[in-house]
Amino acid sequence: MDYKKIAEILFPNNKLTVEEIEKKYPPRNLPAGTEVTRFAPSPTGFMHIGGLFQAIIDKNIAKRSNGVYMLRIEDTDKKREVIGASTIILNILKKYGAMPDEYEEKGVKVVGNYGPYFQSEREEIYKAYAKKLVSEGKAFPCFCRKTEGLNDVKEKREKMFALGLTEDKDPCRNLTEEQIEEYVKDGKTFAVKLKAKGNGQGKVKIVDVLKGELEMQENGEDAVLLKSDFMPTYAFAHAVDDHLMGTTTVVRGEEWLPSYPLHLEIFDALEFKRVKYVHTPLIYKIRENGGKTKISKRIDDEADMRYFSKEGYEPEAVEEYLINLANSNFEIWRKENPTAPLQDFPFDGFNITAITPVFDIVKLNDISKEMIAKYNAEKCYNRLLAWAEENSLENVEYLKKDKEYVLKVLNIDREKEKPRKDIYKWGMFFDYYNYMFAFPKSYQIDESERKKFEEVLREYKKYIDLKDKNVWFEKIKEMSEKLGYAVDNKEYKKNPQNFKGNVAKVCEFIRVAVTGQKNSPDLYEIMSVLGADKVLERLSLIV
RNA sequence: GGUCUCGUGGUCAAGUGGUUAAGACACCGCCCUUUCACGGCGGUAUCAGGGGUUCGAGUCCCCUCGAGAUCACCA
Repeated sequence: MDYKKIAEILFPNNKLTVEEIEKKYPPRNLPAGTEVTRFAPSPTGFMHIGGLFQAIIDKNIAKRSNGVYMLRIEDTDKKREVIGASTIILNILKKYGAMPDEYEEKGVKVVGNYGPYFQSEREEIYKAYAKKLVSEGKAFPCFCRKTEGLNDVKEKREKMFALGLTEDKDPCRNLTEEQIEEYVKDGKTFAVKLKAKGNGQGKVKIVDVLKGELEMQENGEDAVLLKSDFMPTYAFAHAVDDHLMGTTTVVRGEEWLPSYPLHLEIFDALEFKRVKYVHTPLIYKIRENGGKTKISKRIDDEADMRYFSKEGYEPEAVEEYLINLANSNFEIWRKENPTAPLQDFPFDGFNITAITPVFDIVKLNDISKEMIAKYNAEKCYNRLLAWAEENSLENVEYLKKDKEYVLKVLNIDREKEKPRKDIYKWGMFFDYYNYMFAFPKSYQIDESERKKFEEVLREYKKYIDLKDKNVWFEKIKEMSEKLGYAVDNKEYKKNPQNFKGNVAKVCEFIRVAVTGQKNSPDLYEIMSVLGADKVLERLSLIV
């Protein structure tokens, strides 16, 4: 067999040779121990939270060694590609603290010397390496009908399961030179497949940074390297690109672990230096039946990063949550460094739990609450406005016009030693403070207390005084006493039958009248922000 | 079905042969308090099961069970 000749028949018009390419992308000249990582999503229209999880790990591994972290868009499947998706990805990375050092914005700019960073623009590169493998007899053309879509796959799988096959040798590997020449002349399209060395029975040793050394079954499949449209498969592109781009550590989801032996075989066939692998756990969710499954965009809103933007979560809170999921000692650090920036945490991308974590939005909410509680009103306002603008909400205009008032509302129970921790996302602001912007729609009052309620309100109209908190409260006490409510709580507890209730009850009535609710932040602050006129107006609505 | 990975409270988890098995979230109780919160203190609750090895096992070995991943010209 003249493999060189076959390579020429298959790829007569290659624009680049492997030698030229290697010259163009020399090894990175970095000190030993410097890590080069990459995040390599496919642009399918949304950014998965698990993807961000990996990107954050990528970023931090690179950062800790003063290395490089790249974004490479794996757009080799034209059917699945969504236009504009790569922009979404980049924006999300920027927003959530995982901005790459090297990346490309199509038609705008390329940052870094190892591009193009879109795989679809690297076609000539893959072709050159495919040709090389064919010329060395390590790969061959396959003219078979392609398996396409999930139904095809299922059929094929069922056959395999039934037969218990471990190897999948393609009949085309035995084609003669003459046959290949004839097929090509006839205009038949072909894929390039790897000539698998093993039969799938032998064992290979692999190393995953997180799991350590593992033994797996060797590859036994003549895997497709170049599809019939000359686009590379994931495995082939992974080898070629990570070699050329100088990647030292590949961070990818655990779902790739089973194909590790294939990737190794491709690296070896290409005579590339092997890279390190961090297979990150997938993020799970608990289902109603108690089971766990991968968080998925179909059923889980939170799988899509756009959810967090829509709801108005603080990006840093999401980032902090994901870091916490990866390095659980984060919490201890955070406790010791409550105000330190997130970047200061010594995140260890090589020491991530191997156990599949469950996404817990309650925990995220808690982190977010703590974070927002530390903001001052001005910062809250800016974030709130940014969120409203980002989502093109109707109330953007209102927020701008009435900034002073919104600031006052945001400042309720804030900027003090023990601020409230009620708000964990901006999407809940107008809902939570609805009574600051409109009359209460209903009142949380027990009908049995209706008379007492009205009596208090009628009387309180004469006592409204918001000069300062002490005066305000003295007036309430004065009125309470007059109406037969206990001012001294201890006394009330001793002999409740002697009173209509205590001051707390009076406050509750006023609170309900003003806000409609039994719970709210500090009543005096709320009333002050509203102003005496509006308070009176609200009381008059009832009595 | 084959191969592989993973099993510590409801969730995230410390733990590497000797611990009263940390901590955080959630939940419950008490205290503080003019309400609601915040905060403080305390509480319920975990080593999947069974065998070994050992003076001693969450930790090492074996088996069972459970959960998950994967087996495309998708990534």
